[in-house]
Amino acid sequence: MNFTTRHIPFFAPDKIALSGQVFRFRVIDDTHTEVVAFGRYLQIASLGDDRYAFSCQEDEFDRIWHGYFDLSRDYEAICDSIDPDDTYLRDACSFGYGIRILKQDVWETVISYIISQRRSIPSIMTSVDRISRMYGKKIKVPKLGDPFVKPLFDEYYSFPAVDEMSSATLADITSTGVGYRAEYIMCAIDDFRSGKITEDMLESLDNDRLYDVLLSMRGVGCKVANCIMLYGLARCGRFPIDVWMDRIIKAHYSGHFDYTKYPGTCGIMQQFMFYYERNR
DNA sequence: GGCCAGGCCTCGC
DNA sequence: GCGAGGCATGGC
Repeated sequence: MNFTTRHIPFFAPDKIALSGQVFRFRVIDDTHTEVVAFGRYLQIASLGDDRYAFSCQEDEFDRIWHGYFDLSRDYEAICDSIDPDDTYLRDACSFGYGIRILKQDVWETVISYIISQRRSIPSIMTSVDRISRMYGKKIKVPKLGDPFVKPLFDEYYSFPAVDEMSSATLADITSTGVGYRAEYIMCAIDDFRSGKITEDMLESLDNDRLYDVLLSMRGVGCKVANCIMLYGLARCGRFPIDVWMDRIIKAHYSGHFDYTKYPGTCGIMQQFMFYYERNR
């Protein structure tokens, strides 16, 4: 069996799985997590002392997963940059020690966050899995011996590419339990299939223009657009405000959090706050 | 069985 | 420009 080991400071896969930014990343047990992304299954085993084993070969790790886990970014330095007087954010950061912002597939992020509006995280995960099962390809799970464990499920499916979803009907999409958002998903498929919007275009646009393009999509408002930018396009200077963040800002910042203090990293701060409020 | 969910769209002002 | 109401389904 081939696997890859790395020493990675500031890396807590279990917290990432529970951070609400990703819907196909699950905790298996105290020292194992698994994720499906980019048409692959990856299991992570924690070996202690910041050492981790990944169920993939070295070149795949460097090519796919290094960027996905945002391993080139210095999160310690980001935590150190927090205003010393902001005790809530400092506490949130130490509580969320090891959470990184994943750079997820753009299309998957678009659809996932369109689904996410006004739904609980478990139910978002269910719909994303149903869509994958319906339109994605079956994934070959690598043979897993020590230090890995048995995967949670028997079968895994990739999240479908735009092409794979292009034959979808409104009734199909509705059958995945997404409710009234099915119409938004159909529009998104059309936007991408027609070439009106492409992943390359989104990657190349500056923040302001990217935001406008995303807002032009049906079913995408300011919160979802910011989530797509943060989690799908690594625009870590975006600051999505949902009902949880709204609560936090009211309770701890008297209704106003000045995220411009952290240009380029406030999205990461947001993730710490969100995770802290939901999990402490 | 009832309540709420990582909001957005439409309408009325 | 802004606030209120309505919204399909799933999970607890």
